[in-house]
Amino acid sequence: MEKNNENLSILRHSTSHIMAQAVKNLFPEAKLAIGPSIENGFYYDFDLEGHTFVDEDLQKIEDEMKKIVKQNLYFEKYEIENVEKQIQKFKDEGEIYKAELLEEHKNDNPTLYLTKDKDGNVLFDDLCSGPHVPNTSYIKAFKLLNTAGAYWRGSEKNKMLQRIYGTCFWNKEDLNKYIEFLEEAKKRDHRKLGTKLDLFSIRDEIGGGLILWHPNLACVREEIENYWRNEHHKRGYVIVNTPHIAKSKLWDISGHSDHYRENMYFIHDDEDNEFVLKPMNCPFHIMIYEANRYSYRNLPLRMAELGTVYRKERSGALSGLTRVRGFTQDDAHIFCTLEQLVDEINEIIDFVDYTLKLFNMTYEVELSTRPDNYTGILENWHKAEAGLKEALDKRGLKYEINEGDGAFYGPKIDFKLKDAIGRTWQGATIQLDFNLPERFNLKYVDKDGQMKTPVMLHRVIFGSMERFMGILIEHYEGAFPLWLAPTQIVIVPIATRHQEYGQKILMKLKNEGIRSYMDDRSESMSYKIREALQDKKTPYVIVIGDNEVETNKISIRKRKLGDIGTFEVDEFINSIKKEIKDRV
RNA sequence: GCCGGUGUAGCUCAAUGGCAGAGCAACGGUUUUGUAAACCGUAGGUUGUAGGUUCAACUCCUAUCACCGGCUCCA
Repeated sequence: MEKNNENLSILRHSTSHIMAQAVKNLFPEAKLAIGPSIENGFYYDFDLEGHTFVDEDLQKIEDEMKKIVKQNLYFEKYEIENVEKQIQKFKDEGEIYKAELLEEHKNDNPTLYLTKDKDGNVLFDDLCSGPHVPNTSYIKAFKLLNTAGAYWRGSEKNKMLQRIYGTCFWNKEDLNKYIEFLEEAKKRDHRKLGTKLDLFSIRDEIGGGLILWHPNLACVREEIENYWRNEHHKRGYVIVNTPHIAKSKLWDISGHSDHYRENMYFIHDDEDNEFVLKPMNCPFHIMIYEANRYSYRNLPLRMAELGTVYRKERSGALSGLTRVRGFTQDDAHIFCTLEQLVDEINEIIDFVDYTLKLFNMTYEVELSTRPDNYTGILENWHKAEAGLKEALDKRGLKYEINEGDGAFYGPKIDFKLKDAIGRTWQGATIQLDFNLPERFNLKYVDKDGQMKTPVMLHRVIFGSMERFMGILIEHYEGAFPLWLAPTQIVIVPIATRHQEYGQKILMKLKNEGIRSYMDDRSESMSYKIREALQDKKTPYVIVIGDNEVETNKISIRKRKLGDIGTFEVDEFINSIKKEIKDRV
């Protein structure tokens, strides 16, 4: 078998079998569930009463696996001839999960994979469609990583099993590289950098998932919001503001009271009125639409808002900035005719692509289509899905289709971003909505004088400011490019006598709106440079001493590049201004 | 919400039933520096919270909250 990337998942799957065998050797009462390969490794789920796997167990299991591998066993496919007999055998052995799986796949020509020694003795068998590596000599570089709880068949109604995650590579070198990558990724974690760079905090006294934006991160956000506003104006949007709460009646009309109730926060006043802290901005934008009469000439109407919403997420779901309870969506709703749909979708895709490229971010696209419980007219769904596909194809974007994974109110395109350790998060999304315009009875006057219902698009570019910022921090490892950097330049005077000149430079920078300060503490120059560049990740440091004061120049040190020489003050400021303007 | 882990100074971490400690940061002083950590000193704590066991609890037990890794959820 060739040791390439395609076969790597086969290797990992085989390794999960060896792990299961090892677990059965050490814990014979463990029941096997499933054990597939996954993106960066594999896992196997076990049902084991009376014992919880701990880290020491992982070491023991790993050692047992090594013993098994050394026996030089081979994998052999076995066609199940008598399925009923095999199901009974699983049941007799207590392997109820395997019995359940086989029951389901009884008509799919089910197979077992046997792990045999050279004398042909079967040491382990597992219900499995394969394929596998020929023998255990391929399994050389593996490591068990961690344990976790996981529901049988992924349903929280079922029993929670114990999952062991591991990974395997063709050789030790690749394995070590991967482990190193995991270590490095931990350093990029936005939660660690959030503390280190004084970006944000979350307090018990306030509550989980509620973010305090410290000045540094608020500064980054301000720059991004400025970009966002400008770009919206350029692209023909109107920007609005709406309240944070609304009477529950609004959410009854929108249907959120039914569909989204468990995620909503309710507020009651003294006069027995019930309000809801908004989990969405859409109904408010619809209300603004309703304030006027629109004709086909006015459409599309593109309405945007940086709208802060609150959603009651389950406690276990929260995570740093990427999954929170209060967040600001860079939300927009586009009201248009069915004919305008493809152009509008195209324009949004362009907006997303343009914006993410600005940050050098890569993304994956997913198209989710009509679910079983859809609302609206089937013909419109077909048109809409075709429209979304057309728009994606037109741009030549690669995308995956998730059949039936759309919202009940319309199909959608999602843009997925990856964090430091490769977890994907939903960023931008474009969602069609056939439902809300109907529920709120929205109308426009068409060419023929008839009242018609517009189509509505929900879309976000960043997703939420919080999540995007979390991913952005990891993307840049906290070293923001100049235009975003909270502090752009630190001036380091070598001795006290250079502070006067430093002050002059500082005033010039400040006049140009460059975020900067002079470090006039009684510390060594090296210390200040180290702190500015390494600890605070400042893009530029200006060093001034006798030479600079004498020649009326400044010495520049650039993050990562080091000392880049001396410059005329104006020359440097101009190049900095250009760099900021170009957002590089 | 579920399974498991963790919670000690602003930050990173020690202290396994017997006097809560270190480094960094902060503050005071000395030093006036030529490109990624100068030196001396000072202060900083209800060990997440609430109970319990014990002569004695950061340490053991119970509850609870938060965070971390997953699962589920994210119309």
